Formats: sequence, C-alpha cells, structure tokens
Amino acid sequence: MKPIKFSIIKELQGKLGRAGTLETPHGVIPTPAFVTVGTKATVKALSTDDVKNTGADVVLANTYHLYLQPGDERVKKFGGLHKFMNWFGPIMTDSGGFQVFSLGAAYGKNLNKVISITDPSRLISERSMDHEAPRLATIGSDGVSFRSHLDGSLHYITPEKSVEIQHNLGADIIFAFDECTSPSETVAYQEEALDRTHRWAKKSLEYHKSKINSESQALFGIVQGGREENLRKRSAEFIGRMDFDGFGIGGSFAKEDMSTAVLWVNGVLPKDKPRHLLGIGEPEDLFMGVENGVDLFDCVAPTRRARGGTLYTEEGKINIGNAQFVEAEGPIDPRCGCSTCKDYSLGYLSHLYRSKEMLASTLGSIHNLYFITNLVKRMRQAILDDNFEKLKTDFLAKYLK
RNA sequence: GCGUCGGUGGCGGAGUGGUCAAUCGCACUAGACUGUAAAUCUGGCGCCUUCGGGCUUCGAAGGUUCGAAUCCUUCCCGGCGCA
Repeated sequence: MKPIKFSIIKELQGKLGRAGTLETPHGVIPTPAFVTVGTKATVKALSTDDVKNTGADVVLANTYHLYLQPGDERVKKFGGLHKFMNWFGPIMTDSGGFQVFSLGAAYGKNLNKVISITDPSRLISERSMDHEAPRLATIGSDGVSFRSHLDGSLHYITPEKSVEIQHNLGADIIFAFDECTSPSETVAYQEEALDRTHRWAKKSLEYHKSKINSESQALFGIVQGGREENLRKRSAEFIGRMDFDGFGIGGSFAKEDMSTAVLWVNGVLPKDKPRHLLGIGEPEDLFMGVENGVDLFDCVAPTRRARGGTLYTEEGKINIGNAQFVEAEGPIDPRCGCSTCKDYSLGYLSHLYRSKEMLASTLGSIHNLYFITNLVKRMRQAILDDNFEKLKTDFLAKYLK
C-alpha cells in the first residue's frame, strides 16, 4: 500500500504544467498547491484555525528545528505532529538539508536562497579562502555536524538519522537528506556535493523502506545540481529512477537560472509522481513553476514578509510601515477575500505595525498566506479552464508593473 | 535673594579645547527578505551639493585662543537646598 496517490487531471498544452490531486493519509491536496511553512510546528503568529481559514491545504515543518526543540521523541509521545500542533490536514517535513546550507556555507554571509547574478561577487567561490569563516554546520561524507543555534551543542545528522527523526515526527510526506549548495560554488564542488546528495538519497530511501513507516509516510527524493545543465539532468535521472514517492527540487538559485533549472529537471523526472519546488516562492516564481510542471511549493516569504511589514497586493508589494498608509481607510487589497481585508483598514494595520503589536504579524500573515495560497489555487483552476496563459499575463502585468 | 546643579540635533542622553555636524538609544524615513539562526536585518536622518565639498549649529550675547559644544564674563531659563 502506497502512502500517497497522485493523479493528473489535466495538462497545460505544450508545457509541462499540470493540475491534479495528491491523496495523503490526512486529506487530499489539489495540485498545484502552496505549502504553508510552519518550521517549529507552528505557522508563526497563527493558530491552526487561522491557517485553515487562509485556504491552506498542507503545512511543512522542519526536522532540524524540531529535533533540537522539543525533540522528535517528545513529538512522537504526543502522537506525532498532527496531534501535537493540532493540524489534521497533510503535513510535510523538510529533512534538514537546507540547514546544511543556511547554517553552513551561508552562515553569517549575505547569501540567500535566491540571489542575483548581476552581482558578480556572489559567484566567486565561497570555498576558496574561507576556512576560517564561522559556520554552524560542517559537512562530512556520511552526514553533517551541526552546532545548535540555540545552545551551541554539537549534533551529527546522517541521512538515516534525518529519516528516523522524520518518522518520529510523523508527517505525511518527508524528504531525503540532501545538501543544498550555493550557486557561487565551483562546478567541481557542485559535482562533489551532488554525488554526496545522491549517496544520501540512497541511504535515506533504504532506511525508510526498512521501516513500517514507509506504508504511512511518503518519502520524496531531492534533485540538486546547482546551475549546471548536465548536473541537474544527471541528478533528475539518478533520483528519478529511484523508488521515491515524489521529488523535491532543491538548491539556492540565481533568479535568472530558476526557470531553466526547473525545466531541465522536470523534463527528466517521471511524469506520474509529484514534484515539489523547495523554498519557492514569490508570485512570479509560482507562475514559472506551475507552467514548468511543479506541483508543490513551500516558502517562508508570505509569513516572514508579513512580519517585516511587506504585504502582497495585485498591484505589487506594499510596506505597511510606509507613511502613506497611516490614514488609509481602505483594505490592503479590495479584491482580496481574506478575513484581514474584510475587517481591517490599512490605517489600523499601519497603527498595529508601528506600535509593534503582535496582531500586526497575525493579520498580515493571514493576508499574505491567503494571497499566495489563493494565487496558486487560481492557477490550478486556470489550467482546468484552459486560461492559464491569460491569468499569468494579466496578473504579472499588474503585479510587476 | 543667596547657594548649588544643569540647559546639546524631534525626544532621551553622550561628549567637556582640535581627530565634532557632534557616540548611542528611541522616534521618524526608505529598503531588503524565496525548503525560517528571522515579531529579523540594512541604509538615511541640520541645510545645500556638480558628492570633491560647502554652509549654519550644542540656551543668548560678548570674550580668551591659531582653534570653543567644551574655558571666562554677563544675561535668560529650569531643578534642588537655604532664606
């Protein structure tokens, strides 16, 4: 018995995009779908009722963070993540692979998940002269040692350990342990890291298959390969051949490279399994991903941005902290159907934000999550209605103006 | 009235002869954020600027000095103590 069932309902003509459903032990996810990020078994600033009301179908929590606090064994004692956090819809957990990057090569640097290649300094090898650079994660051939960002204690995570933790957490969909690399790494390093990720994928899968959990939890393998076409395709072939239930597409991207990388990978991955573009994205990236055959996305942007005062509107992003909203009486976006836009004015949100009231984060997160979740739902409907291209053109014309 | 302490940029508060247009915090202002080290971070914040610099500031007015927010004199204002 497979833990999940993926069905394609309709495909985008001449493109890799498709609309479908992903059945999980905790409910059906109509795809494409946006996955709300709840790193520490909570979507920051929101109750699970709030999350549900944004239209979210699925939540992603994080292995590394929950392993450190409160500990995966404790979550297991509570009956798993669903019960522990009171979210009874589908849950995914990330493997900790991203922390290999964010606490490793990217630690203390101005290096992000998505960078701009217009800044050449970002493309110089990170590895050449930074042996002294402080980092909380160091990579070995069998796993990664992490120094806890909470108390400095040392932890070693292997592919097996990552899967074991994820079994304890009990999400519906879990990920193989991988190494997320920066596009600023050399090709030689990308290749070395890719081999490691592939090795780890095999170990993750073997460990997973040896446990009863593989009947109730789906395991996704992760494709890496940086900016290199041959590496991306090699990875998609290698990972795609394995008996994973679905796939993640990982990596830190140069914005300009993202669509080609996704296209290379999805052109190779088996069509009948779901694909998750990890850590993406912004509205324009979501259109790109859906068009190029991505079924699932997760991203911290809606919630993190909301806490920083940036809110999505159909006319582009606004910053609620700006002076122009102090006396604005209308909603964030008159076309938005979220509860924040229904009940609250920009001026009130401006006041909450300026006076640092936590409700600002809550109401902003509700709006941003609704906006992004609903945008992907609209894309799905547009695929079904044969007007994806029009939605994309119309939306982006206004949004990016 | 006498004594005493003090008056610094929107606010609080450093500075006590040159490296001071003046540390820092707040406020204000703008920006960043893409598998959350994130209720976070960065820039600007006297006026003008061809971004080299120029100009006017530290209660007020005089003075000492090559040079004053910093020293002296007088005055104005405020706190406290004594009458």
